[in-house]
Amino acid sequence: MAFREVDTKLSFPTLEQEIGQWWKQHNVVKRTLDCGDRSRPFIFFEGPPTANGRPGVHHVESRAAKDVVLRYRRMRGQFVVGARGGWDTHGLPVELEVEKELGFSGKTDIERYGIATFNEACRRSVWRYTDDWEKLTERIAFWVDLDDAYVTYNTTYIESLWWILRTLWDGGLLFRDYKVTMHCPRCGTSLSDHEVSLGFEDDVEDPSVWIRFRHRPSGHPRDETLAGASFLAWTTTPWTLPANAALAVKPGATYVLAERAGREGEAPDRLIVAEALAPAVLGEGQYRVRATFDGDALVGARYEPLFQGVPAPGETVDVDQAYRVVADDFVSLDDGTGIVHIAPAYGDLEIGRKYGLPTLFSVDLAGKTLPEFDALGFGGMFFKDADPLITRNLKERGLLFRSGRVRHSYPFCWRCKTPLLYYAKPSWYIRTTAMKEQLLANNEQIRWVPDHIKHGRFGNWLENNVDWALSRERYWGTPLPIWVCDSCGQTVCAGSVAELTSLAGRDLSQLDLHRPYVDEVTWTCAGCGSGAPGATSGEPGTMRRIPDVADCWFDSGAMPVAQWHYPFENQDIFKVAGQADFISEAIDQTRGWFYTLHALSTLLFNRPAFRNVICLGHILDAQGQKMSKSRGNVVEPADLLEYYGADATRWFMYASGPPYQPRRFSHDLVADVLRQFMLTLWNTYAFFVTYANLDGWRPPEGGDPLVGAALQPIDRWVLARLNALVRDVTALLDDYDIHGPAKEIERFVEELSNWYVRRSRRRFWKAETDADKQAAFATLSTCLATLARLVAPFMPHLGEALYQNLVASQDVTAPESVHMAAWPEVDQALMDEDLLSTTALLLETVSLGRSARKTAGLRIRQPLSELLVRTPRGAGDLRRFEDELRDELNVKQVRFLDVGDGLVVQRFKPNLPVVGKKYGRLVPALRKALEGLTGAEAAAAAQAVRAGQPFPLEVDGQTLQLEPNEVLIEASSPPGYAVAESDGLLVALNTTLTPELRLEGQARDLVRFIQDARRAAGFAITDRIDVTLQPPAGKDLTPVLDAYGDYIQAETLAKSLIIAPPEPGAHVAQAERDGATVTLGLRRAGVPVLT
RNA sequence: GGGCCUUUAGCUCAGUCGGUUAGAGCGCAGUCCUGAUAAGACUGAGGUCUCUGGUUCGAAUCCAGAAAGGCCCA
Repeated sequence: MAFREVDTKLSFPTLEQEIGQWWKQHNVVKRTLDCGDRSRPFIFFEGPPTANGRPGVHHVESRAAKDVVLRYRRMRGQFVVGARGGWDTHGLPVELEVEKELGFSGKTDIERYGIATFNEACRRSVWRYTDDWEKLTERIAFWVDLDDAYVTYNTTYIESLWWILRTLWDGGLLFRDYKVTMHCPRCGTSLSDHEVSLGFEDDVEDPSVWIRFRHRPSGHPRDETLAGASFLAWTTTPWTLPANAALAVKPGATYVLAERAGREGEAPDRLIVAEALAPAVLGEGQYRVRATFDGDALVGARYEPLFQGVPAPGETVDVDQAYRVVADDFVSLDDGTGIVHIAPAYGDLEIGRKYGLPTLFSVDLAGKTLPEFDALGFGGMFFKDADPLITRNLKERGLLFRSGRVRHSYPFCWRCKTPLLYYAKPSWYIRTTAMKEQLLANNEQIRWVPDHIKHGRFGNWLENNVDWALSRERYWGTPLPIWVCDSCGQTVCAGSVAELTSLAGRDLSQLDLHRPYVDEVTWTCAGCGSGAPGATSGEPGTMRRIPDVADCWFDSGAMPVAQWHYPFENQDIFKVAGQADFISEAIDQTRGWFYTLHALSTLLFNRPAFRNVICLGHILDAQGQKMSKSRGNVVEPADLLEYYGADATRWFMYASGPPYQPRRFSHDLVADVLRQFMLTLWNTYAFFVTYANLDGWRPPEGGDPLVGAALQPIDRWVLARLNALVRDVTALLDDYDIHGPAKEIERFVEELSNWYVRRSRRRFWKAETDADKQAAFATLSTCLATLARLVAPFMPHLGEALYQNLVASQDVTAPESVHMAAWPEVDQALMDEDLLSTTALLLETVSLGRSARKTAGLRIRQPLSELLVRTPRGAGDLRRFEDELRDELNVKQVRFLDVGDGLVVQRFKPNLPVVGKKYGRLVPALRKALEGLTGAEAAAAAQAVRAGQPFPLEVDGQTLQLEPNEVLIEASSPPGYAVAESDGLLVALNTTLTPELRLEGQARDLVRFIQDARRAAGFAITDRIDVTLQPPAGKDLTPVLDAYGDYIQAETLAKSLIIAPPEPGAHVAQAERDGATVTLGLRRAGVPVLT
């Protein structure tokens, strides 16, 4: 059966649609996903995208990266586990989207609307763009099972999350503590970072107050010096002062005890400030330094509290830990006094935790100052309104050093414009810090591509690990399965629906685990009330769920467990597939999904979640700007797929530059890929099919066409090259490099097309059927059939198109699709490193030869008498390619120069890598001495080197014995030659033109002129013609025709060739050479003249 | 403010262990070849290798600092 004809004007998107149809008809996707040896599984985790946004170019990037690895592994015979879709469905983005649609502006609106209906809207909203996602996934041929996708809101998924939380709970890794959030007192809710950034306003006026914190003796070593002094601190939020818990200084910085004259009748003012800031704060020359301290020396010193801070309701705090000085690097000496007022509840929680400070409050969640301050005259006020009253109170007590106003930027609620406050709210945490060493150790087992992420961005993140703040005061998310007794405070964590059923005493197997339904599950506390051991009062309390849901990163990080509903189901699958061989996402996931996967896997199983990860850079626009809707520079994936197709877009992702770095992207760049690489491959393929069909060639039934083939050197070269390609691409893909293989394939295709095919064309179209032609077909067919499989993981459509036509249509025993075929194996018998390097040298020689011709102004069609070549020492032997050199460079003879050849002049150079280490600073002098070698000295030196002997050389007053490997000898060309040289390879052309050579050149010019004219006249390739030539004035063409007339006629299928003006009705063409014009007349032979 | 990455031709990017003349593709200019023909090849022009300092006989490459851009975090 002949090959299907190949259309060279084909549109790739159309081809891809056809291939896609064919896959569908033959159920190829499902069958391929089912391929592979189940005893050699390859485990993949799909990072779930948020389905309520539309897919962008970056999704094409990550899916291309994933797909190429999975296809490769399947072709290597592995069975891929986890090639399924996954959807991240919970979280604030979903809620915000729904709020926007419903016109809501905060949590109160949601609660009024009803959590049940709201969550129902969220559940629907998630699937809004599912169609876009599924279309894109199918169109780019990212082959995963979408029907079997995991969904994070499913009951089974959530139940697994509960199991994880219960496991952490049992291990003491789940705990409750404060968390500072940006809080809107009017909306009564925390704002996300994104929301906060929407509401920053510049140039907000706030109070600016400097406060004295009076030193209090406490047995501190510096008490005596500090007696009667005050620490001076600065703040723009007086309302936080009642919540003060400590003062912070900078370790290593210098502080002074300054004395300033008091007002009349008052004692001098003794103040502690940073030395560097003293002039600015106290006034230049207005104070005298009484003592200086290092910041560390102040640590532990105590001071009188300004007010009594209020602990959270029901909480007791250790006030002994408060009102002291701590030292921390975060303290800045850029502004303020170098002493920082610390209020853990309102922004300094990390510091508070680090130094064991109590969390004290001054303002409640509604933004009102606490009633405890009523007596002081500022209780129950909006916090901003309390500022002046607090300041006045301090002034009256002599604690205000100075006050003023300042303009700075401050965050406001983007919805209601209320000023926000930092507020420490009770939150649930996962104690990741308890496992920090294991997190680091497990990271060592992971292969990161690129590797700098491992100890860079990711490693540093782990080094600075903080506990994972898990809870969110929201609605659409995984409810935390924690119930608290409203009487005795006892807590329970439910690890499954069954457990909850037994706790609640009713069947909950059909329960929607989301809010509000789960909130309705309550039961009587068994730990208090009468009847319970140790019960104190009569009535037992009720167990109620805490209102929080989980951070949605917890959902996705738990997917290795939850996607299988482990441990409730699929224990056998999880045993195999609980740890991924491979994942890939963009770099922003280092602190997102990569981290949550790693953290949960370490906490639960003390092992890394994934062994290999490809970390992709972002796709930028053509100007290097991030793509965003607001900039309007977003490239729509659908457009790319329509114009250039999936394969061109995918190839761009692999080949255009390292995918591990941010890359610029535009339509033009994808178009380049298509033209430069895909069309070259396609043209080569089309060439093969055209001539194979013309010739009736086809591969032997079920056999290897190369068996018994009479391979020429060039065949052996391209086959060696192909095998080296298979070897290299395989090794690189095994190392999770997806860029290197693409570049290697591009290089091979270029050489296949522009050397192998170009050099071998005549072998394909010659009429006789001989062993040489068979070998050429066998070779090219092998290359293309192998390429079909090599490119298949990268370009699934193109690979399939080649494979179907070249392999499947010829061999009924071949796997039906390339994606079920086996990856090519290296055939050691075809490897030939020597041939590869020699051919590389040949290509370079040809290129230099063309360069020399260009320099001398001698076009290729003009034959030359002689080519001289000098190869670098140790390079392969070019002599076997003499024919190729003669032919490519159109010369009569090739001579290979050697050092010592009488024709050439020697040039000496130091062999720097060798000589540099040995002679060091002598090198410049040595170089000079070597360049100065001439005449007999040079000849003797060259002689010695050739004989492998050292030779003496006087350098800088001393005589060195230079070893042969310490110098490089180069031969320059003799005069009268056109020369080109590169990397020790020298090519020289004899530029002397004899009359014979000129005649031959003219003949070849004439052939070309006539061929051009033939085509211009629209004659068929096989038409025979009559030709007239009219020479320019004073030029005689007779000698050319006498010598080469037969040759010209044979090449141009000319029945006659005479010197005459064009006949009437003939096709006339003019050709110019060296300023003279020849007029050609062409007619189809035997066609009557039309007059 | 911290961490990581990037900076080489007009554009997109290579550049191995520090070594002799820093490369490719695109674009531009020119030429050639052509029975793959709306393809193909070659050549040329185009470089302060971001800057400053250091190490070295020798730095695009190693070290330190600075600048610009990007990402993540605060």
